[in-house]
Amino acid sequence: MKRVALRPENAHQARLLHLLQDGPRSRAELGDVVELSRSKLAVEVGRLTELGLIEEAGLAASRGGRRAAVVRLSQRLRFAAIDIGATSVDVAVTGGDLEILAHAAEPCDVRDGPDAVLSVALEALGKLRSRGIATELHGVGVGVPGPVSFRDGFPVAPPIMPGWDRYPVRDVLAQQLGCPALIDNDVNIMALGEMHAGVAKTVDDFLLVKIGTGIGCGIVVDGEIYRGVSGCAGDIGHIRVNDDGPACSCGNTGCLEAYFGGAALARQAEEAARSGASGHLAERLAQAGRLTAEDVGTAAAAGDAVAIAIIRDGGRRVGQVLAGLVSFFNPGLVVIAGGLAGLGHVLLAEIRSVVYRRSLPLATGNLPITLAELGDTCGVVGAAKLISSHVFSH
Amino acid sequence: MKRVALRPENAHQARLLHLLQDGPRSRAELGDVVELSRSKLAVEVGRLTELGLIEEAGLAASRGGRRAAVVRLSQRLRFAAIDIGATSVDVAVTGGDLEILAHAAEPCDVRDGPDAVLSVALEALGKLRSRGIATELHGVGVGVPGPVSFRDGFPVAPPIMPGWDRYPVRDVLAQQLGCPALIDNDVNIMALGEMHAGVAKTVDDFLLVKIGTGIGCGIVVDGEIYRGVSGCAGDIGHIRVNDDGPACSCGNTGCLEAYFGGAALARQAEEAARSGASGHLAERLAQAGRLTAEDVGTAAAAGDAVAIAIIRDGGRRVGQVLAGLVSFFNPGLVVIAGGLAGLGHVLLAEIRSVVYRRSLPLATGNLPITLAELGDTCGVVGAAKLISSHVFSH
DNA sequence: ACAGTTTGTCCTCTCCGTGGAAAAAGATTA
DNA sequence: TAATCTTTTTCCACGGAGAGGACAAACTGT
Repeated sequence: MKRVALRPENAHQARLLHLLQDGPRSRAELGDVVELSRSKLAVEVGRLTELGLIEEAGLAASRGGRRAAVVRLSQRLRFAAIDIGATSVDVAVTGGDLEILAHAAEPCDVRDGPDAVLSVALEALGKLRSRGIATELHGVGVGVPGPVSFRDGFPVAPPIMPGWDRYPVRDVLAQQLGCPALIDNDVNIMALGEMHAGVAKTVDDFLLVKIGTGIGCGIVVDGEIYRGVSGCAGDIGHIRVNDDGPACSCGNTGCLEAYFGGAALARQAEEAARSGASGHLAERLAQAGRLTAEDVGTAAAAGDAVAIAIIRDGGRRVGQVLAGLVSFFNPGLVVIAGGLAGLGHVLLAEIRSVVYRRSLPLATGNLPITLAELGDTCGVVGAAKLISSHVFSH
Repeated sequence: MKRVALRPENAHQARLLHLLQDGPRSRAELGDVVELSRSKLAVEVGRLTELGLIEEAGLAASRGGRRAAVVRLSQRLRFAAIDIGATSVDVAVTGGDLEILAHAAEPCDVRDGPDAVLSVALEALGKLRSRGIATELHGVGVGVPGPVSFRDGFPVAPPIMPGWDRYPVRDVLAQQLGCPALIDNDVNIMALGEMHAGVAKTVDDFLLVKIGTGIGCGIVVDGEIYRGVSGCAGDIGHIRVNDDGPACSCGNTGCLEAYFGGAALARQAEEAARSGASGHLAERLAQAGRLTAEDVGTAAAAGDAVAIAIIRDGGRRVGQVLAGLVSFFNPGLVVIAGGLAGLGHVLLAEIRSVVYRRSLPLATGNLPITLAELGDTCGVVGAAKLISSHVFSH
């Protein structure tokens, strides 16, 4: 069996691969889209076939003449995606078009360190592959919940990932799996996911705000992830909301995360439960011994007024920060993502209300603020997109 | 006299022109920098000479062999730059290398509307040109103090420019002067200026914050101005600093401009003068009948404690907003520019202190915050850069 | 069966760039 | 002053790549 070559040879081939990622096409259709002569196109398609990156896929229906020969990405192409969260690892295997072929989520604490977490991920990936789905991998994309030096391929001073600082995740995985690897921040990964298959398909400049254990923001400029000079752009969790706000783990006071991070929500919920303000939460506290952000979500979904008020208050804080960022960045779309997606509508309404009121009218004039479309799979799709873009480029 | 053609014919020529903008070079030197064969390079240089865009400039000193023939941008190339401020218009004529050949500043109220202001600018420009400096113009760049739709070439809903909304500045000037024209926001223009000849020469991602009548921010991503989807990116004057702050002209409360804009400074100064807190300011008020932001500046420069306190307080507010933006954008440099440049050190110290304390350590680790290097000429150099980049591109 | 359409392949012609060779112009040394 | 070495520039021939036309293949509809 011929080994699939790693890379296209030139920019034309890269362009063709990206086009074919959106589905099979006939040579004639490709010729309509790409500004290449028929002969040149035939040559490049031939080369890509020779490289094993694309293959024939039968004949299309006739449009009144000779039936077109359809080409598609090689069905043997396989990308792996690893989305490392605070308390779990999502692993997936996709084909060349990033369609998910297999998916698994393993509970796993990121604080156990890179060795433990990566071996859980590799084992899960091994199980998926052993189903005969992927004999060979052509790339692996990784997302981690903290700042990353994209250039160097490792996390840098990640607050919730002790032991990961400068651990060469990219190179270790590339060596272990014998294929190209890339690592990026989890919000950037999600932004890529929504750009490839979600709400951001047609937008070039947008923000994706993820609200979870921490609060982060993916920045897309001209269709590309913007990472900043140190790779920590979008780290908005510690932007000041108020001087006289609660103390934050970062040492300052009044940070956004001190109002609406996972820990802050849990604290507010426990207070509400103890003071007797919320029956739902008190009951849950009695059951579980302690409360988490998720409990606030379920209570709110069940209609608990206090939980809804907590979320609404948090949404207002996020909205305040976001209003400033919208004025500054003037995006074409804002996507809200993260664990609280289920009760998104309360949150969304509050965020919208603040942003539309406090941002520059010119910036909000035609600014949709929506929830993420992709659910659990957003991260892994984005991770696959990250590495596929790299492999499919020259 | 042969007319200088408008544009290079291909990307190679554009590249050569941009290289020559930094000074004359011999063909051999160009060959070392550009990845072109000697023959190809000779052809392109020949074409550019034929087009009248470049010309021979004698022989370089020998380096042990035949003396190299130096080429430079045509000495007949002329760009015009118009920097429209709130109360004055700066006009300049530059050569192809953006060196300023003539410069004039005319007092002029932007509120008089586009017809009045543009005729002042055109008249001033005419005077400069009549000195025999510029028989022919190859482009004109314009900066205005308000949001601009760069694509359409006109201001959009500019708050301090009544009558300018959607007035087709670009097309009117292009027609009047018979050359290509471009219009952009004044902060973007200044960012271009500092990038071409100031502190930002070696930085690809940075912010330029201008503090003047309004407060605005130029955003540079990967060496290019980022304008946002509506062209109003960087409009940070109305970002919320505090909920219970002073009322702002925009209708909200606690905006940055309500603390530290031109009007806010004047108001605080008059209060200080009336209450007798500041002798300097009271004296000035008695003289002039009213106070402006500039008076605060001169008082502070003279050592007036109240004025310094006002500036320090404003610097803190700017720092608070900037701290958030630094965490979000993770720039490689922050440049502070604007009318208060003279007393920059107090302001700068305050801004630095807040940003370094409140932003993400990873983002501030290697982040210089400096004053703009270019003074009065920053705007016009940037405007010239804007149009020259356009004319020199394909 | 034949005309019209669409698709794919082949072939030739032209253009462009590479790289070598030679020429030009000057420095250095005998 | 002549000869040799360096550096720069021009000239030229060869090779490769792409554009576009011609033709063949495959299919529809009359």
